[in-house]
Amino acid sequence: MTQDDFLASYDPSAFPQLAVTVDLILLGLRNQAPTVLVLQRNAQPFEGFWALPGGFVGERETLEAAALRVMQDKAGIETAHLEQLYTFGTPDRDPRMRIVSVAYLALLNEAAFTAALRQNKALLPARIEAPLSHEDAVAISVRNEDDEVLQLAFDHAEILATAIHRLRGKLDYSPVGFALLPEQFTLRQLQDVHEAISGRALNKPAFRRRMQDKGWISPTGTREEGTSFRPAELFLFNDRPQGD
Amino acid sequence: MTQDDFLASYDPSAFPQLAVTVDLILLGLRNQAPTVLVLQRNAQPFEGFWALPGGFVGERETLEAAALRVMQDKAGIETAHLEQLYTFGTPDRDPRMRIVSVAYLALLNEAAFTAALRQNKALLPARIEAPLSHEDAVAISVRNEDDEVLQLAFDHAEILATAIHRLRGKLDYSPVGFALLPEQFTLRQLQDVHEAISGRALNKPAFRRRMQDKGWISPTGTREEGTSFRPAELFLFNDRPQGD
DNA sequence: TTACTTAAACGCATATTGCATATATGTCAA
DNA sequence: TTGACATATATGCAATATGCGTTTAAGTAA
Repeated sequence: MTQDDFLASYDPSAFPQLAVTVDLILLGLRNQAPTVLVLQRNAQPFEGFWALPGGFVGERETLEAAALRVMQDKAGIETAHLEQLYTFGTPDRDPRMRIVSVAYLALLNEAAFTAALRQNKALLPARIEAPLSHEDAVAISVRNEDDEVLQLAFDHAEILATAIHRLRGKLDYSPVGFALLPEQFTLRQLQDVHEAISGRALNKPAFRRRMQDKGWISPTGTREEGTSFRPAELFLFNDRPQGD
Repeated sequence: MTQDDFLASYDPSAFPQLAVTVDLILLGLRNQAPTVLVLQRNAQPFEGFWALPGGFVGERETLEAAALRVMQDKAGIETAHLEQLYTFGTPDRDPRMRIVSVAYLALLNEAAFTAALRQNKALLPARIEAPLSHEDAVAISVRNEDDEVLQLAFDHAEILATAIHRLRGKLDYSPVGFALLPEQFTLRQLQDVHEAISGRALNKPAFRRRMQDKGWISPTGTREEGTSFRPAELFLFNDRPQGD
């Protein structure tokens, strides 16, 4: 904006009621199902409801640094694929005060996912039920291990729906799928990830060819272990694919 | 976030130095080149530099409403394709105070574009030079009609680069291209838009087939007028394609 | 050694894309 | 009225990508 506008509308006393936070979608896979880590609220508003972990953005902190800090403090996760998702700013999304929240999507591999559960017992893994149809599908729901629906606080259902939508959209033209896998993985594991996120079955030979043709993966020459049948070859993610 | 965290970190006196704004990328086409509308700053900081129009988010205003308001006030544009782009929050992006800015991408058709120029004489159309290579290309530059490079204020070059990157990514799987065209258009015009945004030439019959097969367009049965050669058929954008 | 299970390779029909060429349809000037 | 011209639109075909069933390979376990 121009300086004029700034001076015209700059009034420190107009700001105190507005805060900026980050909310985190900590996403991993559990039994081949997309799963988000949530916390139960123990006070009003939305007491008893489940919420995405979040926190205020520090005075001298970048948005991404705030997201990283929250991820480390609340889940003990040091590194993960972290990307800004969308910013939610409806005036009444939090009844206490005006809060603008920048949502970040964190993709956890199995190690990070279990580490988070071990470090913070309050975190609950919630299976995400995302119907194929509705494009912006707020028809999303999350369930605990007993298959009971969990009520999400604030606009967190909308945030989660946005996350799944984004992830589905990026799946076949960007290598986000690898963020949910360990460093070495089999093609079957990679396909499971894609099927879990997209919510539909994929053709095996075709999937395999696509991944190879995109140049995203390299064979390691080693095989998985501990199977009672023919073990599959392990692959590595190629760090230098086409961007994004 | 949880109520605990809220109470623990809630301190009104900690907020006054933070504000939330929206910045607008008003994007249209001029001589088949992607063009952004910018304003010249007449005060420090970045005096003489060029900036994207923006404004503070009102106390009881959604982010999108703020973007719409700025679009109407600063450019006299009532309707345009408006979508949230990304949120920029580096602490020092504005030297005066901490400002978190939610960038919105507004796609203008020719009517809206010229209306904006007529309504606000301070708005300058700046041609965008976006190299193909660099993915996140901050190697972007904008030039005035005399082909002189315009220095952009704040982090607005980065914002603009993000906008072009997003637009290129969405071009072939989402119908954003139509937002830059009048209601009725020829296939040649549509192809020009795609070529201008993507920055590369496209094959004509293949492009034509793709658009038809995607079900995005319908023939009107009428033809363009005023050409000195065979006029092309006019098409309409189908409002109910596959979403986003 | 053989049954069993899954991995990986193969073959082929179909759909998509790139590209060159041919045909159609308007304007305009002689 | 006619033919040159410029562009739109249609067609044909090779190359590539995709979907999918079938076959072969490679391990475990009885």
